[in-house]
Amino acid sequence: MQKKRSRIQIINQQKVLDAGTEVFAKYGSRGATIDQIAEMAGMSKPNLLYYFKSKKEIYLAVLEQTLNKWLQCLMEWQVTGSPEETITNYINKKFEFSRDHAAGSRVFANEILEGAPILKSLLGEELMRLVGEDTRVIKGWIKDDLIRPIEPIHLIFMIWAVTQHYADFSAQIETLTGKTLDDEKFYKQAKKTVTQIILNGVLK
Amino acid sequence: MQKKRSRIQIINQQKVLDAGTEVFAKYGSRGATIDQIAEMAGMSKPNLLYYFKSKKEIYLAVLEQTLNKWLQCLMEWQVTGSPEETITNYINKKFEFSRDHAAGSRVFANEILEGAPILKSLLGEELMRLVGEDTRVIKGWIKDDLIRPIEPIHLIFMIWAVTQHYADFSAQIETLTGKTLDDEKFYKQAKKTVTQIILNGVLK
Amino acid sequence: MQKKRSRIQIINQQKVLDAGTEVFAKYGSRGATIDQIAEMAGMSKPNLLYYFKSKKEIYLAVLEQTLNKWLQCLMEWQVTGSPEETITNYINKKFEFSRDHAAGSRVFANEILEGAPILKSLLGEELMRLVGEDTRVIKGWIKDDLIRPIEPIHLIFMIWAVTQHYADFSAQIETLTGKTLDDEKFYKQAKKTVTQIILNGVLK
Amino acid sequence: MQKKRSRIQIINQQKVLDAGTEVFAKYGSRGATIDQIAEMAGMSKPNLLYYFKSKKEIYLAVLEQTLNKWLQCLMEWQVTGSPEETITNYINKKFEFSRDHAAGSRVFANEILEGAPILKSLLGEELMRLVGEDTRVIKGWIKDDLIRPIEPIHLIFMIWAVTQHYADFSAQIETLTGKTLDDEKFYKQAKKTVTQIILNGVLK
DNA sequence: TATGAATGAGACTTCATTCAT
DNA sequence: TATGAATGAAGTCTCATTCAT
Repeated sequence: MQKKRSRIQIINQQKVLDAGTEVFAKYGSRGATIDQIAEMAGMSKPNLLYYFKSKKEIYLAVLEQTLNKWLQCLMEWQVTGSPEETITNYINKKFEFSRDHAAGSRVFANEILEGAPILKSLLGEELMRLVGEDTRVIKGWIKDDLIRPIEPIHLIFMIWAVTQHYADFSAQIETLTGKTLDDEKFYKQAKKTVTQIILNGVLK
Repeated sequence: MQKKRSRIQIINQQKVLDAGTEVFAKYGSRGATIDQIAEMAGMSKPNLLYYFKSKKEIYLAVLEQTLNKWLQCLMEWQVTGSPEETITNYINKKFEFSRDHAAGSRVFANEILEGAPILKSLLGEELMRLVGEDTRVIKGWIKDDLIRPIEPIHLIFMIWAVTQHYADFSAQIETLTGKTLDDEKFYKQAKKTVTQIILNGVLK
Repeated sequence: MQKKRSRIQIINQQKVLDAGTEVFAKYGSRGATIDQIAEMAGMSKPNLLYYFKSKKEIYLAVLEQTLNKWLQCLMEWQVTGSPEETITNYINKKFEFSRDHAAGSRVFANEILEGAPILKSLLGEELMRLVGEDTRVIKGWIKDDLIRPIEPIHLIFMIWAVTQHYADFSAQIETLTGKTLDDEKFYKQAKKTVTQIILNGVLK
Repeated sequence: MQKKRSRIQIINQQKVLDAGTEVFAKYGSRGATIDQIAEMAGMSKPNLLYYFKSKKEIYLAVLEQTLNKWLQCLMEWQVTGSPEETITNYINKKFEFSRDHAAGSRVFANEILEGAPILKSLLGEELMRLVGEDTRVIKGWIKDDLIRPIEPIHLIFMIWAVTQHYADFSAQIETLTGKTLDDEKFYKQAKKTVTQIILNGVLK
C-alpha cells in the first residue's frame, strides 16, 4: 500500500535527498551528519526526521535514487552499430552522468570505499548481468575482428574509471587545472581526448 | 632536538599507522573512529593516544606516510627513452603502487572526496610541478611527432584514474570478477590490457 | 539579528548560570565539571550543552554576569559628599555585594588565583579607569586636608580585601564564628566594625 | 617508625612540594594535574609518584608544609608590649608571610574556596585556640581603655584579609599597579599604609 | 632511583533520535 | 507539518595510577 504523498511532502523529500547526496558525497555514510543534511536542506533536524525516520533511511534513499539514475544512464545506451559508434556513445553517456550527477557518483565512490555493504546487495545481480552483456558484445567484436583482442572487462573498467574520475576526484582536478566538468570547454576536451585514446586503443 | 624513538615506539607507531591507513581508507577522516584503529592495531585506546595525541594527528601521519610512498613511486619513474617505454614504465609503477598500497590509495581517495582540505596544502605546489613536467614531456613527444596530438593533462588523468581504480574500487571489482590485484594473474592481465590500450591509443 | 529567546530558554540559561556560579566558585574554571553543574542545575548534561555549547562558554557567561553585577555595584556608588559619607557608602555597597553575590565573588577569586587570564582582558581597561578615578578623589581629599595623607591605592585594596574576605573565606569564617554574612546581626557587626576602623584610620 | 630518608629523597620531595605549591596555588586541588607538577618539578610523572603515592598525598603534604610555616609565623608573634607595638608586629609578620609564601597563601585560599575540607580538620581546633587567645588580648586592651571598643574578631579578619590580599590577588594588583610584593618599595609602602590606617583606626 | 609504556575511569563533546507542543 | 527541548549512546581526549624494566 503506497502512502499518498502530498505536494509538500514530495518537495521536501527531494530537498532532503539532494542535500543528503551532497553531504554523503563528501563524508560517506558514517562521516555525514544529520545536522549537515538538515542545514543544507534548509530545514530543522526533527522536521527532516519527519520525512525520513533515520539517517540510514536517508542514505538508502539517496543510494537508490542515484542508482536509478545510473541504471537509466546505462539503459539509454544501446548497441546501435559499429564498435566506434557504440563505444563513443557509451563514453558520452558516462561523461554526461559524471557531469550531471557528480555528487551521486561520489556517494557511490564512498559506498564502494566502505566496502559497498549496501550497493552489493542492491545491485549485485543486476550489475553482473549488465557487465556480462557488455562483455559478450565486446567479445563478439573481437571474434568479428572489429577490434583488437583485449580483455573486455578491463576495457569496461577503464571507461568507468576515467569517466568517474572526473566526478570523484574533481577536487584534485580543480586544484591542478582550475577547471571542472561544469566548464563546457574543459568537458568537451576531456571527453574528446578520452574517446580518442580509447578508440585508437581498441580499434583495428 | 629530535626525541629519540625506542624500538617499541617505532613498532607501535607503525602499528597505529597501518591500522589507521586501513580504517581511514574505509571510512574517511570523519567516519573513522579511534576505537576501530585501536582495535585493529591491537592496543587500548589510551595507549594509542600515548603515541599520537589525537585522531587528527594520526590522520596527518597516515596521509604523510602515504604521500611519501606515492612521491617515491613517481620519482622512481624516469623519462628513459621512447614514449612507449616511458609510458609503459609509468603505468607499471602506478599499478605497483595500487597493488602494494591499496589502502593508502583509498585514504587519498577519501581525502579528495572530502575536498582534499589537507592534501591541497600538503602537496599542492609539489604536484603541480610534477604534472607540469609530465605535461611538458608529452608536449615534446607530440611536437616530435612521436605520439598523436592529444591533450596531455587528460592522458595523465586517464592513467591515474585507471590505475587507482583497481585499488579504490576493488570492492566493486571483486564483486564483479572475484579477483583483486593480489591475484597475480589478474594483476598482469589488467596491467597488460590497460598498457596496450593506452599505448595504441596514443602512439602513432 | 539577535536570536529570540523563549521563556524556557531564559529560565534554563539562568539555571545553568546559577549552578555554574556555585560550582566555579568552589572549584575554579578547571576543577569544575559539567556534570556537577548539570546536576546542580537539575538537567541532563546534553541538555545543558544545548544551552551552552561548552564548559568554557558557561564559564565566560558566568564571569560576564558576575562582572556586570559588580560594575553595577561600583557604579551605584557616588562621590556624594564628605569623605566620611562617601567611604561609608562605598563600604556598604561592597559588603552588600559580598552578601548578595558571595558565589560570584568567589568565582572572581578563583579566576584571579589562576592568573586572571579572562578577567584581565574583560575588564583590564575599565577597572584601571575606575581605580584611577577613585585615586583622584582620594588625593583631592588629602590635598583639601580632609583625610590623613595615605597612599590611596592601598586604601582601595584594603576595602576590597576586607569586604571580599567575608565572601571568599566564608568557609573559614564560619568555622571560627559559626556565622556568615547571611546572619543579619553578624553582617551588621562586621560592616560596622570595618567602617569604624577605616574611617578612624583615615579621617583627621 | 619513621622511614629513613636519603639525601636525594629529601631533595626530590622538596622539589615536588615546591612545584606542587605553585600548581595547587593556581588551580586548586582538583584543577591541578600531576603532569603540571611533574614538569615544574623537572621529573617524570612515575618518578614523582615514587616519592608521593598519589595526588592527594602531595596535596596534603603541601598543605601541611604551608600550615607549618604559617603557624610558625603566628608563633613568632608575641604580645610584647603596647597594642601599637603588638599590632604593628603582627601586621609585619603577616606581610612577611604573604611575600615569602605567596604561593602557599594561595593554596590556602583555594582550599578555603573549596570549602576547606582538609584544612578544617587539620587546623580547626588549633586555629580556634589561637584566635581565641588573640581575641582575649584585644578584649583586655579594650577593657584597659587602650584601644577603641571594637569587635575583636573583625579586627583579626581585617588584618588577615588585607595582608593575604596582596598574596592571593597579586595578579589583579599587578595588573593595576604593575607591582607585586617582590618590589621592595611597593612592599614597604603597602605595609606602612595598612599599618597606619589600622593603628589609627583602633588606637585611642 | 628513574622512566617509557600501559590502562581504567572519567571528563568534554557530538550525534542520532525522541518528545512535547 | 514544523520545531524547540531533551536525552542516551558513542566518540574524543585527559588524567591518576600502575607495570615493567
